[in-house]
Parts: sequence; C-alpha cells; structure tokens
Amino acid sequence: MATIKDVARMAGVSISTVSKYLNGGNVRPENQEPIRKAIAALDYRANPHARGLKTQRSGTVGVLLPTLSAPFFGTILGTLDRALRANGYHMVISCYGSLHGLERDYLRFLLNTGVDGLIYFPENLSKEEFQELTGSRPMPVVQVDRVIPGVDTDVVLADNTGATYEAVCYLIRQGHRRIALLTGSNVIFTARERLVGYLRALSDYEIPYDETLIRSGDMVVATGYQGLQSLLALPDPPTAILCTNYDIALGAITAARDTGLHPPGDIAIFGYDCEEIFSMMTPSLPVVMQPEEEIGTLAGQYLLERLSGFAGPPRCTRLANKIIY
Amino acid sequence: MATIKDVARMAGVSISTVSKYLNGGNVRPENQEPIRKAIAALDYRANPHARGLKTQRSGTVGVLLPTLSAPFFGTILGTLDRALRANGYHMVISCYGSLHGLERDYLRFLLNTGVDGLIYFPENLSKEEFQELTGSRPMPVVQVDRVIPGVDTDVVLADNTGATYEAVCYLIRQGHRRIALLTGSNVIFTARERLVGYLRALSDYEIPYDETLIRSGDMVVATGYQGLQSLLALPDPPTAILCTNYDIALGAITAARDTGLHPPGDIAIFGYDCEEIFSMMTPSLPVVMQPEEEIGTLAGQYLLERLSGFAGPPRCTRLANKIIY
DNA sequence: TTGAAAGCGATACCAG
DNA sequence: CTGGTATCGCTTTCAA
Repeated sequence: MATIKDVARMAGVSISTVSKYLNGGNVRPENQEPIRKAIAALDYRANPHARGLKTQRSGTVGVLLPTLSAPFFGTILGTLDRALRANGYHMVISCYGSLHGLERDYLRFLLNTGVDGLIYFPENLSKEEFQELTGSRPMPVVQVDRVIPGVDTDVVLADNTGATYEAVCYLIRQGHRRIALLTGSNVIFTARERLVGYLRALSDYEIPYDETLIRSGDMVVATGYQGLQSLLALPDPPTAILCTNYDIALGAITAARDTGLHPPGDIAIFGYDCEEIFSMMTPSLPVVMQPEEEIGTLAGQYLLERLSGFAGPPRCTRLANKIIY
Repeated sequence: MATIKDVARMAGVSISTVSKYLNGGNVRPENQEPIRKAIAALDYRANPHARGLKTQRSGTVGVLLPTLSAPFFGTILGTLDRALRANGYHMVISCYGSLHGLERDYLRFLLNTGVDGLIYFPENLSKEEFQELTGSRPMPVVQVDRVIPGVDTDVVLADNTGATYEAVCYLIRQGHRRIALLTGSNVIFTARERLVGYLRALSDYEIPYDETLIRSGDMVVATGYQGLQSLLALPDPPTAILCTNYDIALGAITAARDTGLHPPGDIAIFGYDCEEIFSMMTPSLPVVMQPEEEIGTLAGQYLLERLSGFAGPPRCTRLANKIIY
C-alpha cells in the first residue's frame, strides 16, 4: 500500500502539500497536477487509521438494533444509510437478536470500535447499564423507535399509543366489542405503548377490558398464528384482532384463512407495517403504517447535527403513523 | 479519554508493560493488579485507530449486499455476525439497494474504510470494475449467494439450478404442463441460475417452453402480485407457478386468493425462502428452503481462515437447498 | 503557498 | 519481566 510519503516523493513535493491537496487546502495548480497523477499511479488511498488517530474521527456511526429480519428495521436503515452517507459517514451495524446479554456486549463492543456516534434501538438495557458503558465518553446518541427511561438523548419515535388507539376506535365504530390484541413482549417499549392505546380506546368507549383477549410473545409469525388459534378456541372468541407487527399480522391472517375465516368479512384483522401487502388484498385490510423513512431520515439528521457540534438540549420527536382503512 | 500513558502513570509501570498486560503477555502478578485498577478507574479503552495504525488490522469486516429488506439476507447476516464476532470481528454493512452505480461507490467506500476482509453479494459489477477497485490491495474476499464471473475468490452459493429443477419436476409429476415462473431480473446471478433449472426440467420432460409464462422483475411483492394477475389473464393460463423469492411468492399467493383461487387446490404455487410461513398454511404449500444459516456460517468461516493467513486456492461451495413438498 | 517537524496512541523490538 | 524508543501514516501548526 502506497502512503502519502510515496505520493509526495513521486510528485516532487512535500508530504504536507499532498495532505493539503487531499483536504482541500490551497495548492498551486502546477503542483496539483503531478500530485493527482502520483495518486492515480500509486492507487493511493489515505490510511483511515492514521487519519482517525490524528483527527479523532472515524467517519463511522454505530447502529445497534434487535434484528434485521423485520422489514420495519430494514426500511429505516435504508434511509438512515442514505442520510449518513451523504455526509460522509458509514454505518457499523450490530444486531443483538433476542439473545439476552448480547445487547450489552454489543453496545460495549461498538463503543470501543471508535464510532463517532450511535443510532440505538434499545430493548432490555437499564439506564444504569447504559450510562456505565457510555459514561466517560461524550458520544452523540440518538435513540430510535424505543427509549430507555431516563436516558436523555435525542429520540425519534412513532406514535405507538395513538396508532393503536385509533385502530381500536375504528374497530369499535365498526361494531366490534370483542377486540383482541396480538402484540410483542411487555419488555419492549413499543409493545407497552401500543397496549396503552388499546386500553385507552376500550376505556373511552366503556368496553370492559378482558385480559384473555391479549396475547403477547416474540414478534414473529408463529406468535400471530398460534395467538389467533388460541383466541378462536375461546368460549367467546373475538370478532376483531389488532396485530402490532407485520409478522404477527401475517401469522394471524394465515391462521384465519386456514380455519376458513376470510378477513375482513369473517373476522376483522388490523395489520401493522408493510402497508403494501395489506392494501393489496381484496378486500384490503386496514393497517397501521409507520413512518419508517421519516424515522430513518430524522434520526440521521439529529445525529449529523450533533456530530457537527450542535449542543442544544435533547430533542424528542414523535412521528405520526398513517392509518389506512 | 484516558490513554495507555495515563494508565501506565497511575499504575506506576511503563507503557510497554501496560501494553503487554493488554495483549496477554507476561506481566508479574504484583504489577497486574495496579494496572487492572488503573484501567478500571480511568475507564480506559484502547484507541482503535492507534492500534489499527500499528497493527494494520481493524478488526472489522465489510459486508456489501443489495438490501436488508429481504429476510433471506437478514438471516444470513445473523449467523455470519455470530461467526465473525466469535473471532473478534465486527461487520460494517453497506446496502447498495437497487440504485445503479451505488454498488460500485459503496464498494470503493468500504475498501477505503480499512476493513480487513469483505463479504460481498455482487449484483451488477463487472470483473474489470471489481478488480480495478480491489486491485492493489490483497484483501480477502468471499462472494456470497452470487458471483461475478471471472472473479476468483472464495465463494458460497446455494444450488439455485438444482432447486428450480426439482421444483419444476415435482410440478410436472403432479400433472402440470403449463408452469409459470415468477422470478428476478436477469441481471441477477441467482435469477439466471434458477431460470436454467426451470428450462432444464421442462426440456427433460419434453414440455415445450413458452416464454409468455415467464415474468421477471424486482424481487418484491408487487412483482408476484401483478405477475400472477397477468398470467391469469392469458388465454391459456398456467396451472402452476414457481416463485423464486419470498416476496414474489407472497404477492402471487395474495393475488391468487384475491381472485378466488385457493392454492394449492385451485392453482399450484411453489414458494421460496421463509419455509415457516408456507408450511404453516393449511394445506401447506411446497417451498424451496435455502440454507441461509449454513451460508452465513460458511462464508464467515472462509473469510476467517483467510484472515488468519490461509493461502490455498479459492474455494467454491455450492450448498444444497431443502425442498419441502 | 510550501515544507519541516511535532504529535495522535498504541505496539514491538531490544537492551537491561 | 520491564522500560526506553522507534515507528505506523496522517494532520496541523509554524516559519520561511
């Protein structure tokens, strides 16, 4: 690998002149030409470690999230990547999966990698654990989709409570009284918020809360499939189902169809995420559309602002969902 | 941020002793204790840039792939991540999306980031472009799922041709003669291979090839949905459909159901990926299950071997799919 | 505008 | 086993 020294020698100028050329300083045109040529001839590329050592910047941003399998996260990452890259930053992605303890380890690992900032979808870490890990270094962090209570960083969230509230109200206005909820584990921030919206809607319409209508588990297809089956086995089964995640909705719809019930006629099913596929069905199913692209863009923007020195108080933005009936 | 110097001073030993302690060298026990304490007290962490500059290693592996939205890639990345991480490596992930030109840019960017090795799912880059970018640096590369013809690296592939061959043979043995193919764009390596298997099976059974039965497009839900609709609009529509991707299959199934056709009774639909959901249906649908986890693990293993100095000739492994009827 | 030289923080050789 | 020191490749004063 050629170094800046080799370029300087070949171009017949000093190292500092090459450096200046590289970083947009003033270099006399008659010097630019040989430098350009030498760089091309040697296929020179700046050593990122040397540069990082000197500048204390790596040009990378860490992304810590639960999984890449759910399309929700994939879409956010797509726009996030675009936003960051447009400003010269790379993403270093780590998924902690559902494996316990991994979230903590990966966070530590990521912080030690020398990333300049962090996009963090937290799940199961306490305020104390987080602070202990990030403690001594003042790294910009944006929490996305979820928050650790008490951890004061920039935050970008979807309006989870509002979404399930609206969805349940809609189902009630359609005449439903037995409305089930298929949702994620209670340790997950979004699942807790979505439960609140569900309960609030029932309460506003004075519909008694029946805890046998709630099923929570991992946010995977099986949870929706088995959840629906077990709901149908109830003495007084629900007539409507609110699913709070794409995989769960897919499982529920599949289970319904396999039982001979065709939504929305035979049973109302409210989807979440991946609007495209629910809208595509005939008749289409109502669905909560989360603003994935906005989330990714805004999270990127917040982080970029911090990276370029913005020091205002933490910002928390709650983005509206779009509900397609 | 504390440096190794601070630790040395606080512990009352020299920098080199601390370095040795850090890297598992021999240090007298009575020195270890104060060093350990100083590290804890100062919350010291080695500066990755300084270390990288000296060692010429970054401990990161680049991953360049088309998208994170398809579950196929997400699953591979999960096991890949585990394999790499167990050996102290991180992934730096870049998705080039469907956007043209991005694949090239991101490859360049990744190479300049100082990754130690590369896991690459190529799509639209020529041998020459690839070689020009990687040219002067001897970086270990493993091509996964796809190959650039003529680029001689370790390779891990699924048996695409075999899978579609078997699937079509199965459909033929079930009595089908009009078998459609909903697949990806022809620029994609896997799509080309899958087409070959499809054609070979037809040919082996002496079934004439009808090009109006082939639809190719982006590997998204809409392609399957619209593809099926347009196939049904044919004067002599197919009785069986082979889908070569999860999203496409989902779209096709949805379109069929929306038209009142219930697979597999009214129309045979063969799925691909995400076996779970197809098997879950009643009756279940046949599906090609790709060995995502094996792919991720083996790709990781190949790369790790190269990273630790293995210099044998390039290896190419073709992993079997599992077909669930 | 240019170039010499001082680090950035860690590793590793080598002498003690 | 320990510690002084050269070195990795680059950026950044500071003089000229």
